[in-house]
Amino acid sequence: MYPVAEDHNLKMSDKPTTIYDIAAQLNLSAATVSRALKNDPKVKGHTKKKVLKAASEMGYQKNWSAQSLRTQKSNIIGVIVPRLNSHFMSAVISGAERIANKQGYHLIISQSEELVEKEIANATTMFSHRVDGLLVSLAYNTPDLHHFDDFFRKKIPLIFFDRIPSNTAISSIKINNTEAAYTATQHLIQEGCMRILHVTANTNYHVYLERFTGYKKALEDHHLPFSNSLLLFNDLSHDAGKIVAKTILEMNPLPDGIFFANDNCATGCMLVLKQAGVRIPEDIAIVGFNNDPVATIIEPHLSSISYNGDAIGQMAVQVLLDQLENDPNRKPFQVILQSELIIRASSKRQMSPSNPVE
Amino acid sequence: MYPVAEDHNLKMSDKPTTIYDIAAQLNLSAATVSRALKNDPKVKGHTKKKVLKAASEMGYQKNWSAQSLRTQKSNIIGVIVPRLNSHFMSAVISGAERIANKQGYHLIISQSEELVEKEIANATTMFSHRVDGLLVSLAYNTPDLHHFDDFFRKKIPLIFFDRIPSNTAISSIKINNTEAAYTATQHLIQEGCMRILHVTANTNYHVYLERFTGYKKALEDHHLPFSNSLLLFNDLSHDAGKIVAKTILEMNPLPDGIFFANDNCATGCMLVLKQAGVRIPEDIAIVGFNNDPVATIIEPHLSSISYNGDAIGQMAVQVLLDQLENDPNRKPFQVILQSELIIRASSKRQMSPSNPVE
DNA sequence: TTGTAGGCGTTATCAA
DNA sequence: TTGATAACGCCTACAA
Repeated sequence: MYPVAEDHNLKMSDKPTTIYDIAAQLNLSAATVSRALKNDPKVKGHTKKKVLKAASEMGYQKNWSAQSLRTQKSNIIGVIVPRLNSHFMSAVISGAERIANKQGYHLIISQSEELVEKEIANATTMFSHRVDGLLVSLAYNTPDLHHFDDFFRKKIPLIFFDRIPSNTAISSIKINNTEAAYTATQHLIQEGCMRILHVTANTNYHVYLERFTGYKKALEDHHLPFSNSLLLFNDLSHDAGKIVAKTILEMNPLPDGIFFANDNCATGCMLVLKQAGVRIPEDIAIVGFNNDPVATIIEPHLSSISYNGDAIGQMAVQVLLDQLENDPNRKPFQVILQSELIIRASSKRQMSPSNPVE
Repeated sequence: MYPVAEDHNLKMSDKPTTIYDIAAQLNLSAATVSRALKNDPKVKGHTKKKVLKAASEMGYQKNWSAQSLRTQKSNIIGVIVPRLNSHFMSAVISGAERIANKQGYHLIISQSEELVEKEIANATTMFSHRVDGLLVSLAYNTPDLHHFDDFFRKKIPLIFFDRIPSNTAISSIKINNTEAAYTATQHLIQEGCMRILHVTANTNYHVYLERFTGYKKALEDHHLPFSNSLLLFNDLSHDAGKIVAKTILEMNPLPDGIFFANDNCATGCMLVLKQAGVRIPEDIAIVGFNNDPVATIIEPHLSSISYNGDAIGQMAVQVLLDQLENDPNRKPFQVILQSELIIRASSKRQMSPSNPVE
């Protein structure tokens, strides 16, 4: 029950209750109240109970700014990402928030919108908010990491994920892009494809470079020729997929397999190819990347590389807090999460009753 | 250029620079430095320049906790949502963050995961972080708003969006669900549908109740009979859509139109209906809600109600900051954003050359 | 135009 | 086991 006014009308202002208010109420010192609230073993059990009771009755809530100022610790984890509105990023943040919250931390989130200047500004603000750690997925053309120097200098845990720098002296979490791309391409080869296109974005993006590398290696290992004419670049949007389809339809000979660096673009392309009478997977087998929800909407359903953004977010916060609380001098490390090729109808040419298409 | 050590080796610790450091460096008082940094007109232009220069050289960054403690203002806006991982929520947050950032504010984000207890805990933490304002989309079964009392009492701007309370004494932003549902249903009627199902979630959710209301009103206005047998309830997931399709296929007579309360469920259902030989839109015309990316992947493309999450997020922060900075005593208000019916092939029966299907 | 001084709420140190 | 006190970094009367 919330106490009525006459219970403790020493103080009727609308200002938040502080430990001093509680102390006054109980004829204790603020120091003792503070200790009781933190469950300090030096406080007598009886006192502790009294304080907790009064705190709850008086609606006490800790002032985080004061605590943060005093302890130099904010209980806030900063997150800087290029954009928030992708399926993947939402999942990462969702997972990260859940774990952080469970451990008493909160997330401050900002978007660089792929602009280095914004990323720099965000890093500065995060620092002046005294975040206890920082999770970063880099903007497209971030040239160096000087804007994170403050964090290195003060040994504030800093972990990159997904869009990571190519510097192994820095902690990062990512998926095995190269291997995943290799698996995807190999799968197409095993389905009988001989002339496999790769549609991707600018390979300045580390992730796309890696996917390309895996694709190329698979071709080599299976003695298929690679040439630049097999590579198509765009921004990997759905509409770009529609456009790239037209380019493909004009090829002679047609490719018999396509490995897309994301699902979004793959589905756009598939719609147009189908309209033009191309049979998928018989004429052209297709594999995407990301396993977005669209993969099981498009017909035929799209084979794709599946990785769990939520798990990446959880892992990122987990290792960050572990480093923060248990191992401040932890050396830089690389975590590589495994992904999985989900085979669906878009690439499965030999169907058997025991192996039905999803 | 970053100054080398000998330039100002008064201070070589790795602790962050404070206004006192700057003051000492320049033989000024901390007060003057503070004022200069805030661009106070009372500071002489020359002094101001000196301070700014020194601040930048010494790598000064404001300590937000200290500022927040002193001014009782955090420059942080809290956001509480049920889940972060929907297309809609990501868009809202993305829009909100952009506008907030532009005005020097940051977002702390937390998920209630549809649990009242977590929502309460989140609200408490937000309050003790002294957020300057709060944006909330309610959990499914939040029974009352007592956990926001602190905010009302301290007149901290509190704005609900999407999942809003049914109390008009409270500020909120939402879309015109009822009207949108009416439009969608009416469209189906105009396409010749006589027996229109409505697939929705538990109508305890305000948004779904409104959509149902609009649907029902459209039937009434067009003298079509309504009965409970036309209503199907599920969790609106993709898989639930597949299941509901089986229920529908067993109906006799079949419906000739379906209005889904989201696209996710609609697409799941469409896949199964098509497999069973139902022609869309000839046998059954379909309209969804949300205009998710999947709407233009499914074949035929799905007619849907489109509304802009990014815009809702922008608007929410805009009005919140406006209230905070310009009009603290603003009365509760309701903003209703317009949505739009996008007509695609899934519901368009009469095709004409001048009006091609998207 | 600048300086002095006190306080925002908490915690850590030292003393009792 | 508890209390007094100072300090975290900043802002703002008030004084100069």
